[in-house]
Amino acid sequence: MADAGSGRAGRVRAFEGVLARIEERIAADGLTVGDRLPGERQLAEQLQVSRSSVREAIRVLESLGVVSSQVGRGPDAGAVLTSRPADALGGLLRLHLGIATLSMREVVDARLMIEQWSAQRAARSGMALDTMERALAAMDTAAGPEEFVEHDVVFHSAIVEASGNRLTSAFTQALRDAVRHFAVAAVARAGDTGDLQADHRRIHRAIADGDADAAVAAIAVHLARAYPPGTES
Amino acid sequence: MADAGSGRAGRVRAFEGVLARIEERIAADGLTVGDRLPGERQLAEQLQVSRSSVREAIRVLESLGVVSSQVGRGPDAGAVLTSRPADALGGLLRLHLGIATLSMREVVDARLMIEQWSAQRAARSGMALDTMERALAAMDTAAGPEEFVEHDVVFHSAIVEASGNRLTSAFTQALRDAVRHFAVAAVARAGDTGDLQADHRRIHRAIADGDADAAVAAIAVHLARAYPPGTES
DNA sequence: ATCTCGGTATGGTCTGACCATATTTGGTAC
DNA sequence: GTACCAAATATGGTCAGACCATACCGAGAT
Repeated sequence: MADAGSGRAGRVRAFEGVLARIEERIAADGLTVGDRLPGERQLAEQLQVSRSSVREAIRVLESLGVVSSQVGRGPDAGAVLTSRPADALGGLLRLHLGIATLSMREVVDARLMIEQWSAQRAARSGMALDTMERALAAMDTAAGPEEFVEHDVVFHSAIVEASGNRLTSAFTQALRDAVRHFAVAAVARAGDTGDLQADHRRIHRAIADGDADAAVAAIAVHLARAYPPGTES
Repeated sequence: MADAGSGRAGRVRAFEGVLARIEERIAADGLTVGDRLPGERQLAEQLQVSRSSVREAIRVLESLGVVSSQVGRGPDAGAVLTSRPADALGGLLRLHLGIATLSMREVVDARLMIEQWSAQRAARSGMALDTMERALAAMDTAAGPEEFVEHDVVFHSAIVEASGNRLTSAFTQALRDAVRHFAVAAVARAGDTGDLQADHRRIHRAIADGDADAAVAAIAVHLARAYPPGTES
């Protein structure tokens, strides 16, 4: 894509041309979520490439979370523009963790950055408090590590979503997806979730009080406890 | 991918199965950057699917920045594991900006978060100062907006890279890619880059002095100037 | 030792076929 | 007229097989 218009020597593969054309069309026609792309056969004819190349391009768009394919017939069938950046980010992070180009520490560090930033804002806006309270109660009565972590994600996500920034929200969700396995294992290993819940209540209290500094500090303590240094693969 | 192992009713497409198997193999064999995947024909036979399905899976991996395909023959040919998260993130952000599910403000906000975070750390470590100085000098003598922005990216990237977190670095690079067009346009419109350079020097001074608070404030001022509210599409 | 040229493995592309799914359409029974 | 059921159809999903361009590999000639 970045090569499409530049003067690089590299030959542009057919599916890359298709990608560029689709992106152009999205911009030119102002397509947005819910709009449909032409069918694969039709696109192939329009762009003078094979259906295979069109399919590869659509597969890329799907993997980046901007298109969703539906089989069958009717208004909802075909390639529809969607917006699932978190799914795409999640897969991306998971794969890069898998080939060891990203370390656990970097991922947790990024989480710390986003959550502290969001908590500062949440402390000023006072939003998300009731969602946090519900998640706290649900964690108290959670049956096992999986269920605990599920509500834990809701708790932390609420803080980030209060900032109203879909990019950081998506990023957080992706980070949580990528480390969900470790989180469940850590909770199961610890057995007692009392410390974690105490952290959560401290965070909630700080945001409710509008004390941004205390919220930042509480989150640092919490993440250090949940992912102690040395927590790897 | 997320559906691969769950009990969802949705049928798993062939290429999704291929993706899952490749991911398993990466984890099981501990494959990392530089290692090669089997050829498309060989993979197709091993996994009992058509070559088209294998190709779609590899296309996805390529779009997520974990694989790079080389034609020809020899040790470097075929699908090689790589690590280009920034490229993948860049395309992802650009597309989502295109379909209007992310706003300019959210992107700039995220940049502000990362750069402030990084600057705090840089102020403590004192790294990246010489790279920043070289970029400052290069911006002074830049011929046009494009060249100015090029060195501007180097300047800001140096701050983030000083944190040593490849995830935030990749994210920053992706954000810069996504907004490069706007940045060039803004510089061209302003004409005079004196204010921007003054901001840059304030940021550099604060980091050199180890004054984290001043660095955070200087970055806030700079980004507010470079992307004033109302800067949209 | 070096050069040359054919062999070969690789990804890239195309064609054409068939399948599965889901809607649309039209006919039929009531 | 209404309700229901079956055929037509448009869509993505998959496959098989072919051919091309590329780039290394290696045998032979010099």
